[in-house]
Amino acid sequence: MQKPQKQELNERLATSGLRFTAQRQHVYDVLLQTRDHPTAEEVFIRAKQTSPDISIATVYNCLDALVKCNLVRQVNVDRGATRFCPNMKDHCHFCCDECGGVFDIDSKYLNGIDQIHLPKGFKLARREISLKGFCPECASQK
Amino acid sequence: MQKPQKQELNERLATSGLRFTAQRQHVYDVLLQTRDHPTAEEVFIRAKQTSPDISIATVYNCLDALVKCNLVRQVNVDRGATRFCPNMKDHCHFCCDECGGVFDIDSKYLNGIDQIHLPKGFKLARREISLKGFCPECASQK
DNA sequence: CTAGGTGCAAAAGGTTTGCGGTTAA
DNA sequence: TTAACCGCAAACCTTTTGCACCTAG
Repeated sequence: MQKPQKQELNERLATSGLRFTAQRQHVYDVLLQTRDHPTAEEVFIRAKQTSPDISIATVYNCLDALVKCNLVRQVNVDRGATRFCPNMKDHCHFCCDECGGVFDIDSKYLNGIDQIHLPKGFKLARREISLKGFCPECASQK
Repeated sequence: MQKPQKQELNERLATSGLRFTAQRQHVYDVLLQTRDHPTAEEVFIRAKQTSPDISIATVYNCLDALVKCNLVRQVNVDRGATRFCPNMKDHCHFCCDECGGVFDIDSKYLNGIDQIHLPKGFKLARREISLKGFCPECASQK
C-alpha cells in the first residue's frame, strides 16, 4: 500500500474513533487488490497468504471497522454470506442468477434514482440497489 | 383463507410445477395475516400455533416454493436472517437503523427508477431497492 | 402408482463472543 | 498507561441435508 493510502486509512479510522492497526491496513489492502466482492472468508484466505497469523474474528472486526469509517460497503446476496466492496463511488450491484458473480454498475445507468421523496417522517441515510438477472457471459451461453 | 386465494395459490404452484399442500397454504396464510416481514423462524413460530406438527425444514421449503411461484419476495437485511414479504406490488423496503423494522415503500416515491439501461449484455430480471435510516417513530425520538 | 413433499435430527455454513495476551496513542 | 485490538476456540444462529414415511395428482 502506498503512503497516501495508509495515511488516508489512518485518518478515516481516527475520525470514527477507531485505531489504525496492521491488520486493518492489510484487510483493506486485500479488498483493494481484487474488486470481486469477496466474502469475509475469502478475505480471510487471501489475507492469510501474507499474514498467516490473522484470525477470522479479526477479519470480521477489520471489515466492520472499514464499513464504519465509510471505506467499504457490505453487499447482501440472498441467504448467502455477506460480501464486501471497497468501491465507494455511487453505484449499485448486479448479481448473476447463474454464476453468482457480483458486478458494479455505475449510477449513470440509473436515471432519476436520486429523486427519492419518502413518506413524512422517514430520515433517509443510505440506499442500496441490487439488480438480478444474467451477466453478459452467462446470458450469451443461453 | 378464502376459496379464491386457495385457488390462486393452487394455480400459481401448478404453473411452477409445484404441488399444492396444506403446509404451503398455511405458511402463505401466515405471511398474509401479518405484513411485518417475518423471518423464517418467526413464520415457523406463528405457523405452529395452528399447525403444531409443521417443521422448520418444511417452512423453508414452503417459503422457497412461494418465492419460486412469485407470491412472496425475500428481503435481505445486513447479516441478519432473511425476511419474507407477501406484498408483490412494486415497492421497496426501508430498514430502520435503530429498531430494525422493515417498512414497505410504494414505488411512487421512486421517480424514474424504471429507467435502467444496463451495460451491453446484462439481462435484467428483477431489481431490489433497500433504503436505510430512521423510521418515523425512531427519528422523532432523537 | 410415484415423484414430490413432510418431519425429524444432524450437519453445515456464517457470524459473534469471551478471554487472556498485545499494542496504538 | 490503558482502552482498544488481536488470536483462539467455543458458542450461536440460520439454513441445508439425508432419510424414512406420506400424499397430491
